[in-house]
Amino acid sequence: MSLRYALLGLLADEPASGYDLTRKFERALQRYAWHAQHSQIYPELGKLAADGLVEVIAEGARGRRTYAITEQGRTELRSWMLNPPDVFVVRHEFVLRLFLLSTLDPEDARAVLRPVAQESARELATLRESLDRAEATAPPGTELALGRLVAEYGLRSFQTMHDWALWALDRIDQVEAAKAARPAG
Amino acid sequence: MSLRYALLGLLADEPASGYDLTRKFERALQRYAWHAQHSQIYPELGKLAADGLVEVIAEGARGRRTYAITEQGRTELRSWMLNPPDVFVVRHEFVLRLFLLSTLDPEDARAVLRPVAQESARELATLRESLDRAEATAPPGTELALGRLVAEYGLRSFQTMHDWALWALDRIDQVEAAKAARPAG
DNA sequence: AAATGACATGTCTGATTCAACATGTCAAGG
DNA sequence: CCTTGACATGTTGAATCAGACATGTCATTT
Repeated sequence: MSLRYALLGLLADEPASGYDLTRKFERALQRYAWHAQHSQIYPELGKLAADGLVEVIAEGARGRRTYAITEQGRTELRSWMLNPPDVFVVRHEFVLRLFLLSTLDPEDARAVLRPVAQESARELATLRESLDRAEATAPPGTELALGRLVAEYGLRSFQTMHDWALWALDRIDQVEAAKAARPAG
Repeated sequence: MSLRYALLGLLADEPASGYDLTRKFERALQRYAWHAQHSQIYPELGKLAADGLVEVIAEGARGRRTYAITEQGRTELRSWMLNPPDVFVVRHEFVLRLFLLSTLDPEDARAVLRPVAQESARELATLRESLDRAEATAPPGTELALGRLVAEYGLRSFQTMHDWALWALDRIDQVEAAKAARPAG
């Protein structure tokens, strides 16, 4: 069901084609919130249209079809946003690997953690840059879009991950050092 | 594929039955890393056994079958841990809802964020408590298990979420106040 | 002796999802 | 004119997954 709401959410912002939506998934949702391929997006758009939640508002070059959300679609989306399910579906390969870290020896654990520290730093820098750029563009005093809130969440999450990875690496070193100093244990 | 490694990872720690594994999923993995039901776990255990990555080491009361990881299973798990895929699959209904926050008006956004702030605080308290309990049990100077690292990651993640939700609520208030003070805008 | 509830393992149907296959358009460069 | 690459939309078959159904055990309480 979530894919359907992800699409409605993206279309609530502005009309878009299947291709546009696929790119939006790749740029924004894919890495943080919801993964989907175009082979899933096109059929779902069809179902959404059949259910009257979106409609085709233009057909352009190369068979391009632009979809817009309908009033009914907006109502449906809002109702989903305000009435969350009890239990959220979470599937996060990255975090799963963190959980399974305890199956490795210290050397292997370090080998897993080092790239985590590096990549989170890189991701963080990218996010920060695009946020700064957006803030520089908006005139001061301008009402901030709610989208800014999510960007901040992403920023903080990656900062947390980065700090944690460094802390974890340090921790492993400490434990090893303590063990070396007390070989009897 | 991830379910298979999640199961191998849990079995790497200690042998367990399908029922045990289902409960472990519910307690630990389900909310943070990987969601799976028993109707998926039982068949996957069968496949794992057929592939020689786990084996039945005991059959107990009520048809209970205890599985243990094999050497081959450990090798397979380690190789997956050390050779991560390029792109991680992420499906996170909760974060998806955050992304779609921008489709709501400020009043609705607040209604979504308030429970987030509350629940993250509750989750945080629970985690902190169980961590403190674990630390009190372990004699001082004891080598800390790598599992401690993940607990810390969970703790930090919920702290980040909580802080962010409060920040976001505050931000929305500020923007509204600014708008009220400047009704012409 | 019966009822209840936690324990325990499975199957089945339909929905979701993935990877691969398939087709074609249009613009720019050689 | 031909090639390349970005644009654009789909289908198909296999695998994965969810929710409901199904079955039975064992310990405790009534």
